[in-house]
Amino acid sequence: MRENSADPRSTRDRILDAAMNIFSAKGFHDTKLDEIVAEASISKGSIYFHFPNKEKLFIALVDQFADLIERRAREAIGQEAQGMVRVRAALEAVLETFGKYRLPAKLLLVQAVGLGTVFERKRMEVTDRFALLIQTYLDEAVADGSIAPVNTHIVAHAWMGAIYSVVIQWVYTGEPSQDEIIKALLPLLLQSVGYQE
Amino acid sequence: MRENSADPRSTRDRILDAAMNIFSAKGFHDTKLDEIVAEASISKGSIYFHFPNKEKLFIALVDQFADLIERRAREAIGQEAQGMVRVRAALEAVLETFGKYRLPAKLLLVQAVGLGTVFERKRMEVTDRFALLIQTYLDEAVADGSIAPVNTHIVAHAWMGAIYSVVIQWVYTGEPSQDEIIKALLPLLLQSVGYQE
DNA sequence: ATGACAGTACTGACCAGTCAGTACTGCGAG
DNA sequence: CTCGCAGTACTGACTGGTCAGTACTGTCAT
Repeated sequence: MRENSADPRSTRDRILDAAMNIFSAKGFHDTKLDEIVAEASISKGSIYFHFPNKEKLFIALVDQFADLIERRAREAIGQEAQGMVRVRAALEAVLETFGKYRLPAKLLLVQAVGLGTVFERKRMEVTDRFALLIQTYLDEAVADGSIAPVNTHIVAHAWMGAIYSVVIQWVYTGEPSQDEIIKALLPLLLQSVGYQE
Repeated sequence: MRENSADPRSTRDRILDAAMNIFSAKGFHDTKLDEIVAEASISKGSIYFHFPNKEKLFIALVDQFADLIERRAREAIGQEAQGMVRVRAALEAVLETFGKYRLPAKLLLVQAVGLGTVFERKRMEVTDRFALLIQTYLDEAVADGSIAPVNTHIVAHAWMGAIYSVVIQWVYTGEPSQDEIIKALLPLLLQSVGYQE
């Protein structure tokens, strides 16, 4: 038997799971590969069989979650006709996804920051991807008259920051609840560009 | 001569300056103390004479700038009578201070994040300090009728995030200009709680 | 001449990454 | 059917570079 433990998941998935747990709790530099090895009940060599190095393992986790968020947002957008309703749906989807995945949220929003030049590119890339998505649909909403003209570039980044900050607060303290967040944050964001439902 | 260079500043200040330059550019872990030694033209022993360790040196920089921001905000608030005008003044002061100090801004908003358990406390402390400040005066504005009741806790964190995010964008790219930021962000924030000037 | 500071050579803990080896599977030739 | 061989997945003891921190010496102001 290659699978000598009771756990039927593939070794690669076990590594990703353990890495997510530990990276999200302790950050990149404070996480030792040996801790992941222990948590996943695999060997150190296994990590290097599946991933080229520690950095790529971390980035794999970031990418995986960034992709999920973007997919959810696009799905939500696709189900609405146009204008500000789409923006609203996307925001809801993003907040729900963050709420559902607390550890990946912390990994993306906290642990992926301040890791030096190598990771900074990655983070900028992800941030810009999201900001551009928001901006696109804000522009659409401006064009079709749902909202008055604004600097959509700044609005996009401001919204992202607002969402990040509230989600981070929730990640650390568990407060405010997901429900309260959506109830308070959504109107706040929409109202900031003068949209009334 | 103890001061063997032409630089008349005290050794401690030279260390802090050099540390700010390098920490803000490369992050905590990618900065070697020997680099700071070279940049500041001092000796390694000097660092340990003035600071107990690398971590405390970093935190000294963070504290120094967080104190400055808070001082500026409080000064601005002190010069206004009451209500939403105070909040507006504080926001302007904070944005101006960030704009004036690009490196410390990057240090506080980027490099101080994701450094593992030790620094997380510090970051939470600073974040909460700012959020509470905003919240206090938002509550005041609600009480005196300047704005309608809102969840001021969430608003405070959302605002902080919005400011952080836009400032970070500016730190990296230089865009949008300080002027554009204040012109676009300030109305956005104020409008988000239904305040019209 | 002494103590408050500056300067430097060194140490050793740490940990990412390596690699020789093991275990098992599948396959094709005789 | 079975033996030799190749490929894949994994193991874990070991290594070597790095760098925060230290032990020590030097020097100048008073």
